[in-house]
Amino acid sequence: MPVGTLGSVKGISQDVLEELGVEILLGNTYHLYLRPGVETVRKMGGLHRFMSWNGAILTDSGGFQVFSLTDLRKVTEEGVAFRSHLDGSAHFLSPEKAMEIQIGLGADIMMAFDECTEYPATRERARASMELTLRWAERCKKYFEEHKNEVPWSRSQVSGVRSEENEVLRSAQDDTTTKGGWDRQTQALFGIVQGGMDAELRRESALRTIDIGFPGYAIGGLSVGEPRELTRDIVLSTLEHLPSDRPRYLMGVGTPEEIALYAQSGVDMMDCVLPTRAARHGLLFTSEGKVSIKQARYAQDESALDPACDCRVCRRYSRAYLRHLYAANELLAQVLNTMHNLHYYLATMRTVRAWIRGGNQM
RNA sequence: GCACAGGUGGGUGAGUGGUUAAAGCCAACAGACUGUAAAUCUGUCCCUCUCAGGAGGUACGGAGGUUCGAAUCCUCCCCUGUGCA
Repeated sequence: MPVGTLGSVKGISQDVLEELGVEILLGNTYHLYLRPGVETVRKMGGLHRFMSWNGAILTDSGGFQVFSLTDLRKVTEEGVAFRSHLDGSAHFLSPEKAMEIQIGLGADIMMAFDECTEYPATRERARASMELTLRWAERCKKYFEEHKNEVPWSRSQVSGVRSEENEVLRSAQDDTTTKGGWDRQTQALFGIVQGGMDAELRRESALRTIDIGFPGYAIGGLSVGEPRELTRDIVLSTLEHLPSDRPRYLMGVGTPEEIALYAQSGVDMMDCVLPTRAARHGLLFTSEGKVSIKQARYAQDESALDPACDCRVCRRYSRAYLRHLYAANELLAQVLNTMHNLHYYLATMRTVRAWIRGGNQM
């Protein structure tokens, strides 16, 4: 899932995303709540219509901002008091509020409001944080159950571009009978597993989140500065405790190598700002490894960015030109770089899917 | 020709006797980036030596001078801009 925090994947338009084969985007509760505000989005017919996106949308709950805006917030049992990073104004996000906003935005998948535990954290701190996330998860589900018919759009208005490749989402969508199943006319609420870097806490968090019952489960609290091997260990051990017949969503990961590994390991969904942010910063992912296009060595390099890539950028432009665009601070650099990186990520996922469909598994 | 103003490191531009190898910005070069406060951030950026801490050498138009000490003060010269002839 490319990340489109503010209702836009930076540097790239919706029609190009569709052309790239993007089926689902991530948006953000906190940011869209601050600007343009839920009421505006609701009045515009929900986030899909507002941003003219025919695919699916998952909204993050604002839980990550609890982690990243550390200087601007205060966490209590009730919720999180924020100061807006835009104008310093005071706001309060609670599980109920996060649900209300996400219902208003009308995303296909909404995330429970969690606390993304910082790293490093003591076991006690990780447990307390996990317990808070569990209590919040119950509140989220309760609020959602009571208000889930308030979504501002009906699914039939959205002409899906979902392809048959999106089997996991589809199966979840059709699953309306089991515990935590979602009505296809409404939205799905996913729970989030926390537990820091402790395998035992992760297990407990997973089991208790499953007890609450959701149509999909996310592994949160990773990619927060810990060593990558630790991320891998925690992901793999947590995965074992999550039902394989529900989407398993690993939040905030990762590099092309990582997403391939995790997908092969059983992760069904991932989101990451890396492809888009790195693109804007001149870091491009290719079949030959990372290419920092700003480097002087590419100044007169006529070759394609990635000879093995069939994206519009690689078919048409030279490394020399891409470097020049970057050095000259041309907007087109960001557009083209983003296009390539997203294409590369999506191509990576297509390869993994084919591999899995071929009967492989880890 | 006269009168003002000014000549600083790749560029721009601070600095008007010591704490200045010389601010800041730009350029250049390298690095970082993983549920987006990110078209962002960090480092290097006169030369030589050192693994590092650091050591040495050059340097503020030129040449002299004053001073313990000068990019900073004085003299002459060169150059640039503006105004007046």
